[in-house]
Amino acid sequence: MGRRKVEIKRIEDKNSRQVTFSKRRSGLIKKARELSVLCDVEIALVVFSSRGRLYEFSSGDSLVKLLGRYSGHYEQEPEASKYYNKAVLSFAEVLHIVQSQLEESTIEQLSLRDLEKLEIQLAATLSGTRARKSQLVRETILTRQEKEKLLKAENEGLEREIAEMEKNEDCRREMAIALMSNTENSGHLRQSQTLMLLPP
Amino acid sequence: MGRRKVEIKRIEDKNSRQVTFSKRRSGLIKKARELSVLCDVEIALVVFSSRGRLYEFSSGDSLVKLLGRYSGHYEQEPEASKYYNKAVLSFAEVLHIVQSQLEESTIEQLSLRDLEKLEIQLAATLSGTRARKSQLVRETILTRQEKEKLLKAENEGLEREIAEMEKNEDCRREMAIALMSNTENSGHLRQSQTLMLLPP
DNA sequence: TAATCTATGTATAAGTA
DNA sequence: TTACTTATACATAGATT
Repeated sequence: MGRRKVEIKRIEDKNSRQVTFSKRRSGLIKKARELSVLCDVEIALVVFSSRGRLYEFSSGDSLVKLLGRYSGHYEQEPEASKYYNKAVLSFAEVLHIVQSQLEESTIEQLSLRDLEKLEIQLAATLSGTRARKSQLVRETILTRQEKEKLLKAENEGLEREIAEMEKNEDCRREMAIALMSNTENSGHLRQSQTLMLLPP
Repeated sequence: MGRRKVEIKRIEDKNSRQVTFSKRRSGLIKKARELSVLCDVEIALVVFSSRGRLYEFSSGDSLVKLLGRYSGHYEQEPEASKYYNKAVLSFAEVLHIVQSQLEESTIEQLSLRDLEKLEIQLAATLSGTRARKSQLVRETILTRQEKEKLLKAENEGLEREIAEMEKNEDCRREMAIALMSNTENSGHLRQSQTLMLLPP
């Protein structure tokens, strides 16, 4: 698709590799966008350059925002945009689940909401761990005293998150119990019963 | 790029939308593969069809295997291939981190290994939660007794995972302590000291 | 449905600025 | 760099089986 045919193998010349990367990357993202619009499908495309830069295209912005709510602490970070990209990736992961949920019957959909929340919370925890790792890297240029303080805070945060997860586990167990007792009556969940998943 | 120019908007005719989806999807994946080879970059591409089917391309197979080791329980699942795709997505998430790590100095790289493990474990836990959710959906067609058995097993699994995470937290704390005491001596970590992160 | 064909529109490799 | 230009190669829309 140019003056001459190119063999598909690593371009050795650094300069033309960079030029080709730039051109083909934008072409790829354009085509991804076209496909998502023409065929009304969700697409997540991520390109990691060899320099570590990240380029991405992702349809379905509304769900990005949803996830953003659960990883709001990134907005406090100085390098917010860097973490935003990670959130988009998490979104891509979650998307498949959400998608399949939409295809379940309404009844099953409702009964799965709490599990979805747990899922998103887990994703947020995962992102949080990454954020702490980056922080740990930065720490290596700080004084020992500063390190002590930061690590202490990190450990406390981690403990809180684990406690949070345990709480979620409780929710899940209650949900399971609710599910069982619901099906005892009818064999199916009714919408009104969904509100009873958590005790008053 | 056909007999006539097409406007980039949702194709209303269901049939030609499906045909276009099939054609352009394979074209997009081909181009993603070409870009990753030509320019030696990592690419993750995921397409979710409106029917919930998932198509993906991802360079960097060796790391997929790495992640596979941490989410080995998927191999016990009957629909293993379905979950494999999810693992690939997790890989895409982890990839960015691994990539940035490769750009840190060797010293920092080594000190971050345990944190990376924690991260991957978290990703596996997240995937595990998803698997359980799918299972919960399938359960709704089973008898109450069968449900009871399955849920019990699930809860036990979840408990084990939380215990695992707490163990990881311990590792992390020890690592942090080791990091501090290492820097007390030299201000830098030495490779040989990395082996001391866990107690004998 | 799913392949194959083919006219045409697009992407892009080099060249140029 | 970064952006144009242009000749070609490639992708694909619609038609045909």
